[in-house]
Amino acid sequence: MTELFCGRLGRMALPREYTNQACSMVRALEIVGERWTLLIVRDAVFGVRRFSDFVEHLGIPRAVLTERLEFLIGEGVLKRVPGPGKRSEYELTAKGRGLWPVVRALSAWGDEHYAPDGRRRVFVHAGCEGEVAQSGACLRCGEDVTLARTVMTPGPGLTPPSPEDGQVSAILSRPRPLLQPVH
Amino acid sequence: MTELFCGRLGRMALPREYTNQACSMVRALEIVGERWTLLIVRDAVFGVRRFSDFVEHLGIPRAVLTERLEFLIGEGVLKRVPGPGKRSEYELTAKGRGLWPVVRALSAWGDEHYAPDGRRRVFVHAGCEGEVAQSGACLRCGEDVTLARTVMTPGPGLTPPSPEDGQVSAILSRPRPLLQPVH
DNA sequence: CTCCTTGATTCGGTGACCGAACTCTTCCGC
DNA sequence: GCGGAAGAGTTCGGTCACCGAATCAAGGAG
Repeated sequence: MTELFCGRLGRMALPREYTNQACSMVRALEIVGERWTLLIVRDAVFGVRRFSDFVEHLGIPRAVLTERLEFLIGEGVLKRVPGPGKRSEYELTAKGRGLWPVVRALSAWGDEHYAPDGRRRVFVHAGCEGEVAQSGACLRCGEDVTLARTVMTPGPGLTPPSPEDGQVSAILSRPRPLLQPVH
Repeated sequence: MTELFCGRLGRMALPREYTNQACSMVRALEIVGERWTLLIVRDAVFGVRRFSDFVEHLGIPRAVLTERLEFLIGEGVLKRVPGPGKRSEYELTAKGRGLWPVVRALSAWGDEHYAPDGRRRVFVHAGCEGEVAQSGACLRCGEDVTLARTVMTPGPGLTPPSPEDGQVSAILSRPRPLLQPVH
């Protein structure tokens, strides 16, 4: 719950109805602008795939999580894949992975203005070891780093999670490649 | 109202309370994650500065706009500046301008997945005339384009606003430098 | 002085969100 | 096979933010 207990976000509902035209940001916000949605996407990028892991890590009400997952699957952002047993797991589609720049930009802005002890997470180009800038380019080799080649590492401003924050928080406080399932 | 009538977004509330720690994206969403907030920032980037222009262009309830503006001023994202007469105008601070990558990333994602007739807006490097990529770099000269040197131009997918959409929509459907006041 | 515009504030109604309890299925150890 | 535990949701009452229309106050124009 660590990451989540941080803050209660608020509300945001669905559009359902809209008239003829739209600027593209409105369309994007209709999909990912609701409360929790971008946090779900972020967790999915970090490798969270199971219902209970989202609940544990985000502290999101289960009913809301159910609705968000269904909606994101319907919009083609997530894909339901069979897990162990008859369980479902949730995986980002290519469209969903396309939201990575949004997540990165928001995190960078938050780090810049709300991390007094320094950045909480630093993203690194796998292999090259260069740092990934907000623009998505590697500061060392200049290459545009794909999501799969990005490694998340804790920064100086990341408070170590306490045990009661749950197992997912603990796993995500250690360096790990993005998209790699936590389980 | 054009841009807005597009869709009803939904709800999103404030955090007010939060415990000790937070990942940076949660902190960022506590500021700009509520309904309307990012649209207000986007409009401010496009040069909207007056209360009534936000209302006209976004279709946001006035009470909600009042609350959002106060909140954003309190957070240092917007700054109240005296306008003509005793009117107030609202202007982005440096911190607020730092949200431009977020707005650009969201718009780009929306354009990519929800603009069947092509992108709705294209951003161009002033002077150089090169197109600004999602990463913020100019595709022609490679330079990282600042907000003030970016010109917004309508793309092929932008539906021309009808007269009843209001004056602000009309102004914003023509090429113009970002941050330049619409009035 | 009066009307109009601008910048809000007020208010009733609605609906999404919260969280705790509950259900149902599957997995695991013996 | 049986009991318990864990996973994946579902249900439900209460609260609170949002919606939209009406209203208010102050400055400017005529």
